Formats: sequence, C-alpha cells, structure tokens
Amino acid sequence: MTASQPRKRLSADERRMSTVESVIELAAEQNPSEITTAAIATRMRLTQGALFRHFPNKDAIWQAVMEWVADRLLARVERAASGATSPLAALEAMYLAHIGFVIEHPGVPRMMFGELQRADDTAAKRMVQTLIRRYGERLRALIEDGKANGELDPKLDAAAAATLFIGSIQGLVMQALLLGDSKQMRKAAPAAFAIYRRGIAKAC
Amino acid sequence: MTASQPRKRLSADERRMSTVESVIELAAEQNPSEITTAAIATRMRLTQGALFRHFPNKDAIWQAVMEWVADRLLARVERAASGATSPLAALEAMYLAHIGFVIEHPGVPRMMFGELQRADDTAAKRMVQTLIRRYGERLRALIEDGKANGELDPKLDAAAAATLFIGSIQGLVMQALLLGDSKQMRKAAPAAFAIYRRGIAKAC
DNA sequence: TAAGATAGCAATTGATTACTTACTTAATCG
DNA sequence: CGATTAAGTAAGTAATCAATTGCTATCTTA
Repeated sequence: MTASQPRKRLSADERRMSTVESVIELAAEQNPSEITTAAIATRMRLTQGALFRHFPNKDAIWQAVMEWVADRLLARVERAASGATSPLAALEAMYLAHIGFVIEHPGVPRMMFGELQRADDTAAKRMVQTLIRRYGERLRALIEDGKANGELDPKLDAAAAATLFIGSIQGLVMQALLLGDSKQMRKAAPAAFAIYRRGIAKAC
Repeated sequence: MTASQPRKRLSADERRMSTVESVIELAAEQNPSEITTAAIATRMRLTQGALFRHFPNKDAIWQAVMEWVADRLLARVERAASGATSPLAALEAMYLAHIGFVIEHPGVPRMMFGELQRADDTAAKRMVQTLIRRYGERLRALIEDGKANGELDPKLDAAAAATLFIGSIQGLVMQALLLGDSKQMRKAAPAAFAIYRRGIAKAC
C-alpha cells in the first residue's frame, strides 16, 4: 500500500498552483475554515512543512486561493455577459455562468462567506471584498443600462437589485447545502432567475 | 482594575441561559467558528472549566444556542405573519421581522451558515437544518395561499420563491458584512422586498 | 561535470484548544 | 444548625495546529 511512486519534484510555481487546486477541492468536501495545512499537504502528496517553502504562512495560501477565484469567476461571468445581446440577457447569462462555476467548485461560495466574516483584516479577506465590490459595480452598471434601454423598470433601485442578484445565488447555495446536493442548483436556477427577472423588468 | 465584585453564583439553568446570550453576543463581533470556550467564559465572568459543569461538551453549547435561535426566530416571524391581513402582507411582515431579528443579532445568520456547512453531523447542525426546513415549508404554504388568493402569480414556482425569499435576506447579510454595518439592512430591506414582491405578484 | 540553488523530508517547537481533576465555597433544607 | 449538594476555581492534560530547523536529494547552469 501507499506504493508512493517516485515523488515528483515540482517547481515553486507548479506547487503553488497545485496547492490552490487542492484547497478548492477540499473546500468542496468540508468546512473551509477547518482545512488544515496538514490536510492540504496530504492531498498534494507532500509533507506539511514543505508547504512553507512556497508560502510564507497559511494566510498567503488563502490569498492565492481567493486570487484564483476572483480571476476565474470574474472572467467567466464577463465572458458570458459579453455574448449577450441586451443588458437583461447579459444578467441572465451572468447568473447562469455564476451558477455553473459554483456547481464546479461548490466550496467557493462557502470560502468567500467564511473569509468575509473574519474579524481580522487579512489579505484574503480584502481580496473577497474587492471581488464582491467589483461584481456589484458590474451588476449595477448593467442594470442602469437596462433601465436606459427600456428593458428594466425605470424606477428600479439598482443597488437593491444587485444585492438581490447576489443573494439569490446565495439562496441556491444554502438550498444545496441543505439537500447535500450542489448539482440540483442547475435545475433550480432558471426558476429563481425567472422570479428575479419579473421583479426587475419593465412593468407590463 | 478588574474590581471583580463578589462573584455571582447562579443556578445551572441561569448559567445555561447566560451562556447562550454570551455566544450570541460574541458571534456578533467575530467569526462564530473561532469562538472558544475560554472566550465564552471570559464574557460570562467565569473560568473556562466551569462551563463544563453545565454543558457536557462544546457542541452541546452550540446546540443550546441554535435551539434559542430557532425558538425566537420562528416565534417572532410567526407573530408578524399572524397580524397580517393577506398572504402577501404576511410575507412582507415576516421579511421585515426577520430582518429586525438579524439586526438585533447579527451573528445569527453567520452562525447558521457556518453550522450548515459542517462536515460532521452534529446536533447543532441538525437543529439548523430543521429550522430552515420548517421556515421554508411555512413560506411555501403562504405562497400557495397567495396563489389561491389571487395576490400571487398562479404560475409561480413556490419552492423557488421560498428559496429566493431566504436568499434575499442572505444577500442583505452579505452586504452588511461588506459594509461592516448591520443597521443599514433596515433601510435596504424595503427596496429588496419591493423587487421580490414584483417578482411573485400577479401579473398586472 | 562540478557548484550552487532549490524542493522536499523528518522531526520538532511553541501556542492554543477542549476537556478533566482535586479542591473550595456557597446555597439549601431536614 | 449542620450536613449534603451544587457551583466555582486553579491547575493541568492530551491533542492539534501552524511554523521552524537541519539535513538530503535533485535540478540547473556556468
């Protein structure tokens, strides 16, 4: 057992990427705040101490993870929006893209929420804060476009609509946690967005 | 300093209540998952070991806290609903009552979310699961009433609407975390509910 | 190919944590 | 009032965790 094939020797960059992947995987399986450096190392087939050749401390690991999340999530959501033909279509595309990302990486929204409520001011927490702020700004801009465009209710409160957009996703995540099944979000998402769309669309 | 007036000697029941209150207070100030038994004891002006005269272990403390939350939140929300004159009015009253509860106890939604994602199967986690399930059932029943009543869209997906209701609150909580200000939820809530109401109300 | 740089290991450290134990003090009540 | 019970303290324990250290093995390159 533990045949332990000749231990691979990777570059620091490769190890850092591998670390991030391992954390993302572990977060899908357990409470992110309970992920230890030992667990990360085991998943990577590395000793615990070796992790600190590549990161100065644990918070730096979380920072790298949240950078990865911010880059990928924003890129994916932006790409979805750019293919849409109207602000409202872009919102829907973003919504579904976000849900798709969360289904692939179910630990991500939990990690983000967990970081957000840290009492101390860590680099990872700041990364999450700016991610959500940028996301919110993008949503509000799209919503204003939709109002100007005539698709959305001209009296709509853009800030509230952006908060509700994010909250709606958070609601689906909670439902997934409750059912212990992330994949059902794919089916549930359209119905949730349909209600949201009616809430923001121009009165009929 | 620490004049330490003659240490009060309380009954076990009183201590258990005091413990729950202390945890609720601490959760408003810091990450609930980082609350130690030492911190709880200090807040209660008690030694750490004395806590275990009243609870067999830490999980029992969390269980008591979540029982307190379930009782008070459901009662408050139910009372708000019972004073309403229609299903839709009841939903709005529940929404605002829930927000009021969260403003008074900002740590509560964070504690619930944190418990929900625990990997192991603790009593506290089960308590949160049943709380959310009961809450969801109540919402769905009200929504069906509203459909029968003609207030709500007859083609509305009640399950999705219930999820969105909860998610909307979660969105406000995230916004409060981001801004570091729970009280602004009171102002933001009506706008969020207005969008939600348009999403579920009968087409005009 | 020799030398320097770097990735990894095994073992350890100091801090923190939930929980226990031995003893003390205050309340209760026959 | 005196004995019993229950609440509290102070000190300690074992386990766990992030981070360090001294050394080895492997890659890179001059």
